[in-house]
Amino acid sequence: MTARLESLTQQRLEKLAKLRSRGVDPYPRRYQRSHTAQQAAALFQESEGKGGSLPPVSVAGRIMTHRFMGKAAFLDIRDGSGKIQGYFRVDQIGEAKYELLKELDIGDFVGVTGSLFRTHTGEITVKATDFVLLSKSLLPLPEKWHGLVDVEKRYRQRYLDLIANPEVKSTFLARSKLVSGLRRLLDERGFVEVETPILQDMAGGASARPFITHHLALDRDLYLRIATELHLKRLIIGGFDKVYEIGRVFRNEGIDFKHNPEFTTMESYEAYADYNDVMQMVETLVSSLAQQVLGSHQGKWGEQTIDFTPPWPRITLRDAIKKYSGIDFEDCPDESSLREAMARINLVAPDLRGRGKLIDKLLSAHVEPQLVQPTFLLDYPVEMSPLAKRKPDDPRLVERFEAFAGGMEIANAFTELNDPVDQRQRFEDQARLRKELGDEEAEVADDDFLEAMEYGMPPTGGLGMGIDRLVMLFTNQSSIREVVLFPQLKSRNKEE
RNA sequence: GGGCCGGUAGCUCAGUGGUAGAGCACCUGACUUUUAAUCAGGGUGUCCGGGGUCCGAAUCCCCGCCGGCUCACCA
Repeated sequence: MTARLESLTQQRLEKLAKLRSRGVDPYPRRYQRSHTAQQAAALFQESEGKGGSLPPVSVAGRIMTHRFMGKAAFLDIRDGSGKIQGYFRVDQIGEAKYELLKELDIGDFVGVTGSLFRTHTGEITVKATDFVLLSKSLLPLPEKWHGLVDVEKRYRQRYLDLIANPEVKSTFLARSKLVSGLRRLLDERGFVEVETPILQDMAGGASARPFITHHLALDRDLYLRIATELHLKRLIIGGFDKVYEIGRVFRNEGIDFKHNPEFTTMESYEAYADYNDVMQMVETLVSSLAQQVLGSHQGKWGEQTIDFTPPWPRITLRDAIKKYSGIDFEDCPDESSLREAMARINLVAPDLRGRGKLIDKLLSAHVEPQLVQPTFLLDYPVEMSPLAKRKPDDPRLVERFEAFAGGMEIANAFTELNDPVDQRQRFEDQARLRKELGDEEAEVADDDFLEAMEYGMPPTGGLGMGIDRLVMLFTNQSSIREVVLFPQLKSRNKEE
């Protein structure tokens, strides 16, 4: 801590000692408040028209600003519901109490009792008859006018960000609303919410590198899940016809404005449904959520407006790539011919191996950024989708779609592969990718899952949605760090 | 991981080689309806860290740490 900050804290510690010496407990146990700031204001507004007198109220919160004027003072007090002003006069609370008031600082918590009135300037205010210190603060809050701007500090000390920047709090309230709304919508549709293991023997269900941890008693490495898919499908096999999980998954990849190493997904699986059913569900869910969170089917996205009203346009992956890059990947049946075609449009990816990865590259480079309005891309090459069922008329493609909006992928879904013989073959193909092309993200074979499928799995439509990105879309935030309360940052400690 | 930009008071920022600054916050005093209260006075600092150049470095050079943007990879 710097010398200067220490002296500020020292001042506050001295005030604290002074308060204690006058018999004040700076950290009392509880406070009986009668109203939140918002409730108190509402109470006053309701009674205002009718006349008559109101009983006194007790409110509590953090002192945000104060204006002392000799023998009277105004304090702005903020609680979780909002802000209310307190008015303190020597002749109302007495000399002794008024002296104590002067020992309070911005940042302290207080409880204030008094009657509600409106000041000359029109602000609803508690005229204090008494107050009590609820908690003394020792560190100064960020400045009231400019707030807290330093991005690093905002993320590392999110509590200060929440205190200083009200719009940050509203972003996370929107997130909470979205998640609870999603849960309610799924419950209403008869989906059962479940929880599956985060610590796993092997991390499957997606292409990504996992985090490794170690179990001491078992003396073996375990992986943090990269998806909930394979366990949820086991539950479909076990007889849950509609299941979902909203949960954290972990991927050991780079960190940037779209990626946090831990993020939240919603995956759902519905027996007897296919990807067409799921597509309809996605557009219905997202547009209802927009209605619930934004109060409209439309949302601002930078300079643009995104309209979530269903139905969303549906275009095959092949046509989309053809449209935005000019390349028809059907004309390039193997990796080298596709690589050549891509080189002709100056898209080189020397680090990528395999035709599937190259198609994915075309998608992310040329198509994805164009898809601002909600759009479904369908029918992906089988080599990109080892867990999806093939198209009946074209075994090179699978019944898979991804939903895009705001230039980001927000959902990924398919008719689930339920043919155990084909699934085993696909795992083997993935193992070959891993071995021959060094693709560390290739799907790992999960024999236990295969065995489950061999007992018989009904036709199933599965879905994965990125909750963080949905929140970004709904709150018009361009960085995932703005929708994750405590995003991952490098350690500030210099020790290795 | 690469490139670019940034790190100065508690907060927000100015300061391109010559005595470290402003506003807010804080401290002292005045003020009984203020609200970015006002008025008078007070600057409280590891200029991110470590080296180097120079008579002299917040400023120039090198190395490192942290962050932002961007590219690569991923969702």
